[in-house]
Amino acid sequence: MGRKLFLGYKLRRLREQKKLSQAALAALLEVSPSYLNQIENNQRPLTVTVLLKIARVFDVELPSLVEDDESRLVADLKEAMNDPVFGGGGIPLSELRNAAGASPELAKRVLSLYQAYQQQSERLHTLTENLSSGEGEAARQGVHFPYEEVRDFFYYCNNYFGRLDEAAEELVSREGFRLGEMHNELVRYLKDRHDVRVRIPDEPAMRRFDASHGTLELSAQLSISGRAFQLAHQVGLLAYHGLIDEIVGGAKFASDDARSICRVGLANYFAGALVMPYGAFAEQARSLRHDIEQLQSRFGASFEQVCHRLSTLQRPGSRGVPFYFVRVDRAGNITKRHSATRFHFTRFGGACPLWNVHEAFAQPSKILVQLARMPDGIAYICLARTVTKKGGAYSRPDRHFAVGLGCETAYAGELVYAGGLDLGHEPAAVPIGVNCRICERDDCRQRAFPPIGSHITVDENNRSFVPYLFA
DNA sequence: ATTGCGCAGTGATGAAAGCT
DNA sequence: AGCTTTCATCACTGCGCAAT
Repeated sequence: MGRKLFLGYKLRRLREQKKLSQAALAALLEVSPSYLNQIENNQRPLTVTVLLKIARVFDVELPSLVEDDESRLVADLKEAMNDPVFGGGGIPLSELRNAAGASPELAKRVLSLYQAYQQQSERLHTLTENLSSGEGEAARQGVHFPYEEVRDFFYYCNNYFGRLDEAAEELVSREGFRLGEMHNELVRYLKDRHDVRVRIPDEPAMRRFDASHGTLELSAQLSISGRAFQLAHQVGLLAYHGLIDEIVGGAKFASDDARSICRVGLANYFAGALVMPYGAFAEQARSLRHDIEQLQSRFGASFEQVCHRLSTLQRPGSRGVPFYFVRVDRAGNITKRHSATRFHFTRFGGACPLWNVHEAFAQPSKILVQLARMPDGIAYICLARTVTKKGGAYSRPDRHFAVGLGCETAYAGELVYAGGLDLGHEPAAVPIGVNCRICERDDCRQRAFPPIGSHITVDENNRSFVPYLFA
């Protein structure tokens, strides 16, 4: 019980803050310099008498001296040690505490080693992905593909571009746009302010802008929300190209391809920000408890747009719930992804077949709710639903996607979808090493499809609970 | 039950070596 | 020269254990 206190590093920081030498502080504390030195190097524990003297000399509260730092270290260690790479099975908390207390420096180094490992494997996965995508030569030379590069940039920005959000909000209030009526508002705005007329020819092109004639053609197949989004996109390009170029310029892309892909991405971001302005949207999302369908009707946006927007609410100071967002096609390919969470998307292959984004195709248009626990031990509440892109002709069949949205169960209380889920009673832990073909745990290497249901547990509400999805 | 002894662990120190 | 680190050492305490 009587854990020994090793606060050497903390003491050293305190001392250096006060610009005292060891000798000087030793005199103040009435101990020998060598003893103090050993304490600072964690070769000697802090005794109560010395601790009291320190508290007196530095005029700090005892609790603040003893706590804080170490508990964070312990928490980080715990998280890291849960990674299967460490051989599975957590280390008892008491042992972690001992380790962090006795040799915080070692603990920190283990953590930074782990961090480096994560980065490396991330890079390796990217590389593997590139190699298998048939453009091996470039990848082998370490050349990033434009799309990858842009995606990394968005990831690096946490998928949040405050300046675009602010610009969009400012435009909405300046023009007095009525939310939920953005289609009509933007048609009017484009005509009044930019002398651009909107036409709807029956052509496959989603959006075509002709600057010389001042016309914007939109596909007849687009829904109203889709049109509003394309209009907003065009507004971004017309009215805020300077701002967009500035952001693109700041990203230091290697190629023009990457720059133009990024420009499109930013214009899309702006479109989302214009149709669903940050402040109003975040507020509504909270008060409607993230009811996607209600948000859709308030803002006249599609299911996918709302989900995507929800994953971008990371404004410092007024962050929303951190969501991941994915879109997959029927073959299981991830066609869009973003994560404001610690959620790790698999980099290669399909995702775990047990994930409800795949199940969604079997129950079109129905919102599926699932609790899933990742190999890192974090549990997520996962929503999934199919969305359809109209083709509008026999030669252009509809395309179906499944959209997935989710967050850690810690936030589940803020979601209507958690109703009925007894989060306090998650189904008991499921054995490690289920034979998922994706997770690649040591005892789970078989690539065959797992017998669906064999390692799935179901809670009282008949909602499936998937133990491990993918690494 | 008490006493004495050896021993290991702990808190602390001083001398000397190592750094800048 | 002053500060920091290492190392050997010491006093003290508590514990196990055998002798009394």
